Amino acid sequence: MPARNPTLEDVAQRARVSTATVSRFVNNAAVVAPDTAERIREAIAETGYIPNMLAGGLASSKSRMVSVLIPHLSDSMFNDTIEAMVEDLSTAGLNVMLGITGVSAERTEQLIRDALSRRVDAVISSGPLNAETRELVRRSPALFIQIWELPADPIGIAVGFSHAAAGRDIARFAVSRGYRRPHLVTADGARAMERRDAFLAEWREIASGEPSLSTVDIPSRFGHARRAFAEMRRLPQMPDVVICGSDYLAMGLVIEAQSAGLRVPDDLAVMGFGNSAIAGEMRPTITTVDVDGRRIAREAIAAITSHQKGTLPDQRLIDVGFRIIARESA
Amino acid sequence: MPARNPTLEDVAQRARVSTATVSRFVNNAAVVAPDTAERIREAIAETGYIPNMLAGGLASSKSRMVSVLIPHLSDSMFNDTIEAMVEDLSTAGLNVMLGITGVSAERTEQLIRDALSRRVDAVISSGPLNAETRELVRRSPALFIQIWELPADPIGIAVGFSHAAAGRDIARFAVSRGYRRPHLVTADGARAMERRDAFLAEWREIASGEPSLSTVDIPSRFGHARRAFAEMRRLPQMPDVVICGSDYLAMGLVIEAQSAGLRVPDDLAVMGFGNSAIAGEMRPTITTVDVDGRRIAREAIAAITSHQKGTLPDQRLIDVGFRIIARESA
DNA sequence: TCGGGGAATGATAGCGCTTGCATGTATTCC
DNA sequence: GGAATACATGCAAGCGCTATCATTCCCCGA
Repeated sequence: MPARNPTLEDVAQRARVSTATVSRFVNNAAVVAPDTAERIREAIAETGYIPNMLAGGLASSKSRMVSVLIPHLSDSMFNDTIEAMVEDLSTAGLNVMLGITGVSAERTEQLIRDALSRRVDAVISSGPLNAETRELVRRSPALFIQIWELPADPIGIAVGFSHAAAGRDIARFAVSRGYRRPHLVTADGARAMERRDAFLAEWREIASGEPSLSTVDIPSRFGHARRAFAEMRRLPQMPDVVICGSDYLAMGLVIEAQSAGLRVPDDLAVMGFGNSAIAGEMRPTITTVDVDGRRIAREAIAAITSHQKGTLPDQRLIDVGFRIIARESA
Repeated sequence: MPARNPTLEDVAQRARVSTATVSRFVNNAAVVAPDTAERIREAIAETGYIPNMLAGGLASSKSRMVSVLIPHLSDSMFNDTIEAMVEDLSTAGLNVMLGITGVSAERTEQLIRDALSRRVDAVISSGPLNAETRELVRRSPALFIQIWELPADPIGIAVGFSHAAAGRDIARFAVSRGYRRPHLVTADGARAMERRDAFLAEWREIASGEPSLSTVDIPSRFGHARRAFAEMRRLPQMPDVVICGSDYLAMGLVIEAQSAGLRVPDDLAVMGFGNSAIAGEMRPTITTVDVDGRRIAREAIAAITSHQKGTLPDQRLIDVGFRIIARESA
């Protein structure tokens, strides 16, 4: 065996067929005759051939790779979605190029450039894009998929839900539960703000008293709870429910409250967002808003698949909805 | 402008140089004359050229991509390491192909094949490999980096620490703190087992009484705490310290204990592992073992960089050590 | 018996880039 | 002042694959 990596050519010679046939076999075994297929299979095994997808991608101008861009990894409410996404993509024969954007527009642009320069089939992203980057993406043949939100005018398609509707429903829920003095702990990001604003608008509509607010850095996480709780304590009157931007934050608030001697939910109710696994496992279990991350992943992948076949997905906005899950904490 | 993507050729014509020079500029702007560089820069901006790394990778047989393989994403103690890894790699101009292996050897093999077929420069992995996959990797020119452990005979190089030493030190720490009846909650994985066995051996050496044990599924996480705690309660005598396989698990146990009316650490002490961000933010703060995830990331990347220059890293085993961080919970 | 049609395969021209070698031009040294 | 040296650039041969088109071979119906 030659020192270099075996190529299609090596396999072809060994199987006494042309490289074209081996290529066909590799990409769709069904199109070659059974006995030829068998010879090729053997030749591949004997040579230890591993396809070179750089060459394949160059020739076919499709890379079977998709770029997934997320703001953060740690304690993020995306984790479940991302895990599902990566697994499902992998199952669909697509490899994942992961990028962590943070809150930086430059980093995002760089990551998108990287993705495009690898000729990814699609970019799945969950953060905001600046004008220049939008243009970059629009020009490219890659399918752009925004997840976790439903912008009015998506670049490619969007799979998510209405954060405004979520904010509104949370307000209604809080009212229906009899809470009177909500406190919102909001992450400093566009989507969280949208939920907050919708909450406030609805609250003013159907209840009285102005909710109090805290803002925490993005990503909203466990550790921010301490400061938010301290802020609440300094309020003239203690809130009776705190609405958090994520389940991790909610968990943190439960812990802070308990450690200050408050009972949850009797003295202070807590709501989370995202229905991360921990929300159901905490004591008390945390009332939260469930978003079907696996469905988002599935829809995104379905869109990619149909895009590859040339048939554009029929809807550009896919609303997966959300669901308030009432548990013990509120 | 042509409808198709602009190529090196387009840029070259526009800048009145050869494609070779443009290529040089793109890869290392310093090697072309300043005024030529300027012309090329303009031409790139005007055409909106985006390099095709599939072609580049094919020609140069280096892809500037590395595969990162991890078992899980959610609540994982790897999260911080992975986040650091992805960010640092990205900064170093390397893109990340992410694979989630779960506990499946087939999936791992498939992901490694995928990685090799894209001719990644390196594979960073933190799980076990079966014999066939090891062979696959060994043959390939990609650098293989095992992280979070130090196997006796690494395939490529390994960056991690001795789990046996960690287990031993944890035992010593527990003894020094005066605990007498430890309970171990161990994840069902090789590394956790190694720590456990070393703990047991050391405990038998320097203390008396046999520690009690629970095993939880991999990955060890928050939700497993409930069952582990229930098991402890059924013990003839309640342990005075519980040693957990991860900080998430430890957090879960603190919550379970508190919700059962026990005080931590007075009635039950709790130790975690990994020093995830939450460990320091929990109430009580959690005593744990710190592993410098960022350093693991840095060392791995340094190894890749030097491997690319042809100089193999001088040590195949890089021990980043660990450190017990005594906080409130134990 | 012969032609038509389909299935399986082969030949080959790129895909867009990198890189060793050749060439040309400016700089340096004695 | 001429040779030696360094520097900037061009030329062109691939890198390993895919996809188009052409070819061969068989089977089948008229």
